[in-house]
Amino acid sequence: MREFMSITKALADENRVRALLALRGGELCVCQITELFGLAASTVSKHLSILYQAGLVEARKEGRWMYYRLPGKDAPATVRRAIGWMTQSINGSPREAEDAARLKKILAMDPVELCKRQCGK
Amino acid sequence: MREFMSITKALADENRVRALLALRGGELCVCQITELFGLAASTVSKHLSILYQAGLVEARKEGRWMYYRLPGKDAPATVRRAIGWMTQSINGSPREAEDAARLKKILAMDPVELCKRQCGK
DNA sequence: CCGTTATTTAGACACATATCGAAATATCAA
DNA sequence: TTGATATTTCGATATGTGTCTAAATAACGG
Repeated sequence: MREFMSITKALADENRVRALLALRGGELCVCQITELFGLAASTVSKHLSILYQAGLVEARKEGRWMYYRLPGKDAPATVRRAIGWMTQSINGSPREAEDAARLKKILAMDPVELCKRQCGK
Repeated sequence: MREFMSITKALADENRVRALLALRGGELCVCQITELFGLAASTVSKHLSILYQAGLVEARKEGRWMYYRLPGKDAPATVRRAIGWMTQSINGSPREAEDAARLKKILAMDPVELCKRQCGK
C-alpha cells in the first residue's frame, strides 16, 4: 500500500507526468527537462527525485550530468503497469503534442550550450 | 490529460483508495464507509465526490441513502485500467486485510442502526 | 406540516506541497 | 588549485488539500 501510494502521489502532478512522457523517447538530463518545462532547475530536480523514490525513473550519473530514464523490464509490475496505464491514457492530449514538439527542438540543440543557458538564469 | 490528472489526484489519497477497495465487494452507503474509516461524514462525502468527479465511482440515490459503487463495464478504459492496476498493486497489504475484516462486521449490522449511530455523532 | 435522519455544502484551520532563489556539493577544465 | 558548470539541498512563501464543525438540503414517518 505504501509503495502504491508513493506512485499515485508521484503521478498526481502534471509536471511529473509530463517528465515521464518526455522520457519515453529515451533518457534526458536535468537541464533538458528544465528547458522543456521552463521551471527552476531546483524544482525539476525535486520532481525527478520524487519520481525516483517512487521507482518511476532510474538514474545515471555521467560527469556533471544526471540522466534520468524510464525503468527497464526488471522494474516491479506495479511500476510497469502504472507507466503503461499513463501512456495509454494520455494518448492524444494537446499538451503532450506540444511537449513533444518542444522536446524535439531541445534534442536538436547542443546539450552543453543548453546547460550553460540554464545555469545563466 | 485533464481527465488522467483528475484520476491520479483522486488516487493520491489513502482514504480514497481504501474506499475504492471497500467497494470491490459491492455498493456501500456513505454511513457504512464513514463507519469503516472513523472520519466525519462530511469528509467521507467529500472523498466520494472527488472519486465521482474522476469517474472512479458511480452513484445511486435511494431515499435518504446514497449508494456508491465501482463503475461497470461501460466505464472509460482509463478508469477501468486504473482500478485494475490499483487492485493488483494493493494485493496483500495489511491495511487492506484490516479494512476487509472491519467491513465484514459493518455489513453484518443493520444499516438503519448504523446510520443512526453516525448521525448521533 | 413537523421532527428525524442521511448527505452535502460552507467556512475555518492545520498541514502538505509546488515553486523559487540562494547556498552547498560534485565534477570538469585550464 | 582555481574557476566554471550541473545538480541537489535548504529556507521561505504561496497555494492546495484533508479534516472538522456547523449549517443547509433532501427525504422519510407520523
